[in-house]
Amino acid sequence: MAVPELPEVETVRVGLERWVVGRTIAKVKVGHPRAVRRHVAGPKDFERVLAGRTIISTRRRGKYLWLPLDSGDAIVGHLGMSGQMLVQPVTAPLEKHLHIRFDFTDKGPQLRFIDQRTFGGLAVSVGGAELPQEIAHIGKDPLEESFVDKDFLVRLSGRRTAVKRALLDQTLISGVGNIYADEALWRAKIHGNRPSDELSRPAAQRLLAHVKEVLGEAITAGGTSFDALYVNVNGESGYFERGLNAYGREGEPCPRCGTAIKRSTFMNRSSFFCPKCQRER
DNA sequence: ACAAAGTCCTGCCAGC
DNA sequence: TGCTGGCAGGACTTTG
Repeated sequence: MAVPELPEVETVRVGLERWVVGRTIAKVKVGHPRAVRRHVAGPKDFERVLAGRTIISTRRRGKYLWLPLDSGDAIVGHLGMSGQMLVQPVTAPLEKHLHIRFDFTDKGPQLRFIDQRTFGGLAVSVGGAELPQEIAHIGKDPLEESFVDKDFLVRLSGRRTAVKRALLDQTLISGVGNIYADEALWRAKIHGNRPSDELSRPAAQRLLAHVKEVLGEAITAGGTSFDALYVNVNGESGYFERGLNAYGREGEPCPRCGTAIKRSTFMNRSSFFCPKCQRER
């Protein structure tokens, strides 16, 4: 599975909306303490405080999602690089990297948190049903109604850092990761190394529009692959096979101009770009 | 051994 | 002086 960014997390949220909202948690089992390391009171407290609680809805901001509870608290989670939320029959075999299991009072399918690389995790946010304070430092994501384009553009133009770094700064704009950052930059014909404060206003506006566009398309693609009722809540977006123009395509022709896509290491991760369409200066 | 790449943390610096 | 925010780099993690 690909690293989950906003579209994949949204797909997971939709799945959870379908499968766990309205259900009451009977029992929680934490198998790996690292999966609840953000829950400061510890694994046992995590298990105890959730027993008997009813999940009343699903929410998301950027790559974070949270499940408001009837208590006014919320289960807040991040999938990290490899986290999955699976809805599985009670009888299903235990997954290799299964770290948290939720049983419900209706004895229906379990909710399972699986995470190979353990960058993800869950926690209970006290009073966090509306907006967990644990994620209050995260900026709005560009698909939220309350996201204000102008605020983002003003803050972006005040940064001296590389524009790709700015896109990945979750306090500036949330939900964009390495893959969709590269895709949006390719679409906007902007090199990720360009200093944020040197982008013209029209260029910055174009970039933001492409960020929204690529995220929206990926959500649509994910939604279609998710229709079957039995499908697990696993964040497969279906977007990766078809839609990527730059990311992961080193040496392949740019779909726009035919020039070979280049790869460079930047911020300890790979960046893919067209050296002709996306000029550094 | 390297690459993958989320978030968080630390240390440094500038400005008020 | 102390607070804040920007900034860059490193830590953490597992698997093939």
